[in-house]
Amino acid sequence: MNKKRIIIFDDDTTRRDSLSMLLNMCPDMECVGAFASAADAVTHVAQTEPDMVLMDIDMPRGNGIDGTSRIKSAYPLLPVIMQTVFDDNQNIFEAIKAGANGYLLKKTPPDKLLEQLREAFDGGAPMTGTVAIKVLQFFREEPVSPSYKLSEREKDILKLLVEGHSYKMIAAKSNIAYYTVCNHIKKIYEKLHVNSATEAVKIAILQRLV
Amino acid sequence: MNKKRIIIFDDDTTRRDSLSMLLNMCPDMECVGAFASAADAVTHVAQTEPDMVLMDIDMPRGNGIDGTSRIKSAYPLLPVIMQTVFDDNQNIFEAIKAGANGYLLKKTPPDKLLEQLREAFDGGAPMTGTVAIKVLQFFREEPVSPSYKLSEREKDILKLLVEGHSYKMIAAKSNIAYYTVCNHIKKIYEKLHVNSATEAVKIAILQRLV
DNA sequence: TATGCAATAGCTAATATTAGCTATACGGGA
DNA sequence: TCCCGTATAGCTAATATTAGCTATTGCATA
Repeated sequence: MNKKRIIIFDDDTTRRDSLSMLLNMCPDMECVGAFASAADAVTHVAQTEPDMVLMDIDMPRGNGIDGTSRIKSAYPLLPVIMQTVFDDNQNIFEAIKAGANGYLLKKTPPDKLLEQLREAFDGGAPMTGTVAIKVLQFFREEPVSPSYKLSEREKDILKLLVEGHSYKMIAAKSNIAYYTVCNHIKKIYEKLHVNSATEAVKIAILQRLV
Repeated sequence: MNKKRIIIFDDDTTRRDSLSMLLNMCPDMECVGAFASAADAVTHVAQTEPDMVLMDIDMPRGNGIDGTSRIKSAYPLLPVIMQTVFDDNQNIFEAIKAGANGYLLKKTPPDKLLEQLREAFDGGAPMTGTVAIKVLQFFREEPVSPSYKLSEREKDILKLLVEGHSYKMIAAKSNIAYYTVCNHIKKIYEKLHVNSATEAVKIAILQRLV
């Protein structure tokens, strides 16, 4: 297999050099470019034709998030791994939204870093543990949304509705009469201030009621 | 430092034994319990006082998701790592919602597994690469999810449907005949492989088609 | 104990949705 | 040029949903 071509964006000269050396020491990778700014990121990518981009997030000019966005617009399939000293939520989610394939902290030791890059080549999404934690937490956030005070039964029924079941199917699955399903759903609509199944499903999903 | 106490829930006897042996071979870990069902998960945790739980997700009785929920209600800080053969979205998000701290595939090789467990002890969130990918995709504006090849018009109509409009309202808003709306929606259902508005809305939202 | 709420069950009538067709017009590609 | 796909429009028949009611049971609690 050919060596994987990697380019680096980092404003710190020392770090740029060490990363480049580290990569070139690996039999399966090579650094084909190292730049101090992401301002001309797309041009650099076009010229160097890399298999992966290692992008510093905290650069004074041509910041890493923007650079990543632009690269991803032009080359959606090219993996971009972000590196940063900060693992605050803002940075992480900005990076993810910009399309980054992974998010590593700069303190990641060299051996780990290489391992993570290889994982990214295999289609994985390398993430520093603390980053993964934050990402997971995001999913667990209790929705700050208004509490609709649905009863347990109503939540059950709503869940089945969201899953695409008809009233009849819900009745069968819940072992209650069709008419009872109607009544539960009427109550649900009332509490959710909607009057159709589609609206209820929309609210249920977006506000994580199910 | 004391050995980390780990308990296992897995319905497969062979796997339970090998995991337990693997853990006991490590100088820094020990398996202090291995159970075939998560039905009495909380009781088992109370009795064995583990530092971590390794939970199989696909167990016939006392399923892993429920077990995890119950454990997390009783012991919110106890790390629970899910293991499964499947990395489908449903499983992953269910597990995360249940409060799992990590999500590993069963095909993870032993050395990697131990490494990931240690990461979890350090407060990280071990995730198999493909799982991390799916989690990240969830955040992105445009996920690379299966393309249903909806035409622009169909996307418009679907959007209006998701917003809770009836066929009539969609017709009015789009300045086309009611019958045309019917036909677009028929096409959409065909492409999305569903046959009701609720299912279409669910897919549209979860896969960010709108 | 009286009250209220959740869950159950039922009915009817008005609408809405879904599936099955046919059919025309327009544009792009083989 | 002919064919295909998209957008448009139409019809019918079968189902499903929604809104309007009433009513019983059981449980919690004021």
